[in-house]
Amino acid sequence: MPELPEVETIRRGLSELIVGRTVVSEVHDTEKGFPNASTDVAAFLIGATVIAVRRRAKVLLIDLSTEHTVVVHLKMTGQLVFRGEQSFGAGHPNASLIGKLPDRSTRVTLTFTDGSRLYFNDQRKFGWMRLMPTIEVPNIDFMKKVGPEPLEADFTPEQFAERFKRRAKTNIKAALLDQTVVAGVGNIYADESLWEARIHPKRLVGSLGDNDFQNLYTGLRKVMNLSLEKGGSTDKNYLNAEGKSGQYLDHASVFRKENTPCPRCGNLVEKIRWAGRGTHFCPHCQK
DNA sequence: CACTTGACCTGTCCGC
DNA sequence: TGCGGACAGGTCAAGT
Repeated sequence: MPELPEVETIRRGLSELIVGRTVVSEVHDTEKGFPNASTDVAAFLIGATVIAVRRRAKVLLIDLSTEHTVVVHLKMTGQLVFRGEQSFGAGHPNASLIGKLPDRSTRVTLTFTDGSRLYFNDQRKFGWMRLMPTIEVPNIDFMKKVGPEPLEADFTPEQFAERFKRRAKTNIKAALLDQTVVAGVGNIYADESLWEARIHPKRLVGSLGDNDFQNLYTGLRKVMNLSLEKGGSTDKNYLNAEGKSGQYLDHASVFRKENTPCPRCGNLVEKIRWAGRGTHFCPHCQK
């Protein structure tokens, strides 16, 4: 579900809410909570204090005082929601998105010393949590293969263009979604950044010039930064650490905007199936 | 190795 | 209203 801006929004929220808190108990669904579950899970969780919450690509890393880290991938529908004393009443705008917790899709519940809780919810069960020694996190296959962070200050347009070279024969949409090229791009920001750069999603990577990569680099950073400002994109399931939705989609140019006028040229936005995903673009001004 | 396709799950929406 | 099929923001394994 969440892409880089959504996961980063959750990370920022969790940093405020759970760093310094100590776990007193945990409940997990063995199959889809901690798939590697054993007595070790409780051994390194109970009594552990949260030291930091980090992010790499779309993966969240919750570092514990036991020198272990909870590694979380939310995939399509995962949520990490913190609840203190108060929860949403029936009249709250988000009450329909998520009400009382835990619910039927709760996979893991961590309870802290003051009774506050962190819930890992996941309707489609694609997401996962793992507990492992902090020092081993960089050795996860995904961590070794994943590309650079697109919002890092020292990431240049030249490096961005260079990363795409080995995917010259595929189309630009598929290449953008490839996490080994650049980290954190998913379907929403792939479509939005291609619109910003005026590049058609079917264009072959090898046919793009320096100028195209420069525009795509700029466009990707623009849409991701705007989304961070708006608290991410809530399509169906996404919620931040406080259980609130994000507003980026109110500002989207093409994503979920099929059959509405392109904000740039006025022609109708199209939706097709491409690179295995719903793909939104303006057939008039994206070439 | 590069590239594409299907599988993993549940819920919802759309057409008949 | 009921039912089948397509589709949903991500990644991986297995196929060509």
